[in-house]
Amino acid sequence: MPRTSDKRDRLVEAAKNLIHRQGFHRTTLADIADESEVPLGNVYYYFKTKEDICEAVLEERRLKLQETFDGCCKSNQPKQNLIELVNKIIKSSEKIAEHGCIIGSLCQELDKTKSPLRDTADKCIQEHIDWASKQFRKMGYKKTSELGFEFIARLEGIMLVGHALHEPKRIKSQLRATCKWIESL
Amino acid sequence: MPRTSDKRDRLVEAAKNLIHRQGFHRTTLADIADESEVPLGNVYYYFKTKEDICEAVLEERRLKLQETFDGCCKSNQPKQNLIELVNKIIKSSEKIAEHGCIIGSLCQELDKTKSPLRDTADKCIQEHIDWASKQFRKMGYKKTSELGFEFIARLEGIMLVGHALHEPKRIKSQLRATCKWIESL
DNA sequence: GTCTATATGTTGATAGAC
DNA sequence: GTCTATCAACATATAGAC
Repeated sequence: MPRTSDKRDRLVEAAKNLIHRQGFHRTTLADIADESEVPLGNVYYYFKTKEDICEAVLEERRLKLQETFDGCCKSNQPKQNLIELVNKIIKSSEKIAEHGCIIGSLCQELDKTKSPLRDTADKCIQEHIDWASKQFRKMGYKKTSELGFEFIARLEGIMLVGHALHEPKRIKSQLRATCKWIESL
Repeated sequence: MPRTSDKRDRLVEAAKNLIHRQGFHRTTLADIADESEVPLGNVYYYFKTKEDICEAVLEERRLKLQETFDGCCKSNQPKQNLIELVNKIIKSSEKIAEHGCIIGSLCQELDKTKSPLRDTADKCIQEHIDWASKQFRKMGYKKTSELGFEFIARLEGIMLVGHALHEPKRIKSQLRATCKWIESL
């Protein structure tokens, strides 16, 4: 059961996309095997259970998220960092309108589970808030965790409702309004 | 296949609760039959498919939502109406922290589906926005649909993140902040 | 109208040949 | 290490006795 390998990578990549499009429960191992072009029986050589695949997906999501945060921290201007993050989301508006927030939609699905996956997913949200709170702290604010929560909740809400209404344009305009809110702080 | 009956009511009531707690896909007909104390084979006398049960659940949710809106429209003070709605949500903070938003979490699950149920669920969100937009219009605002979207997105975001973090207190404080925002308009 | 028994299909997971 | 064949469990749905 190797940690890295071409097939393993392909399996995780396929699972990542399928879970985003269909959700975790609606995605079958057959789907993942099919999309990654790995024979179904072979999947179990790389992952003992379906949940293990989801955990690998979440792990990648967390890493990618961390990279995104780092990419939005180059300047020492916290306000600019927050705006840069929102701008990155704006660029994905179409995909979000179609499939929802990569993290948020998975969280909501896993939250209805007793699986330990739930905690891993929720950790992504918490790290997201922590990063935002840190920016607010740099801006000299108190009650930074409240502000961090407000910021992330605002983003998640826009993505959820924008997804439900299938309106990428509305997602964009609302995210731009969020930028203005940040600027006004 | 009667429209009303004691057993049918019990089935819908059970499905309503189970779907909120477990999600639609994780809830089996056996679960619903068990909780409503209706024999499994008998379920099909009342509903032809599992999706039909979900549709009945959504129908009830919409009716209940409409009642809530009407209950928040007694006064002719739109600002007060919006605040009253938020206060009603505040009262459910514990349940929301545990299982998420009744409408939002179901929407996000069904949105990943090609089922016609998706549209029914999304209609709930749209009606929610429409009601809010109407209040903003009464307040003399232009761009009311943008404001209505912002209001609902804010509520949904708070519920989603509050659910992920299992923090009823944070849900309450954020909803109170939302009230202050409304008051400041 | 009500319910038991069961068909039918799908899914996660395994055994074992190569 | 890889893959085919298949199992066991579970889910939706139906047939048919009462």
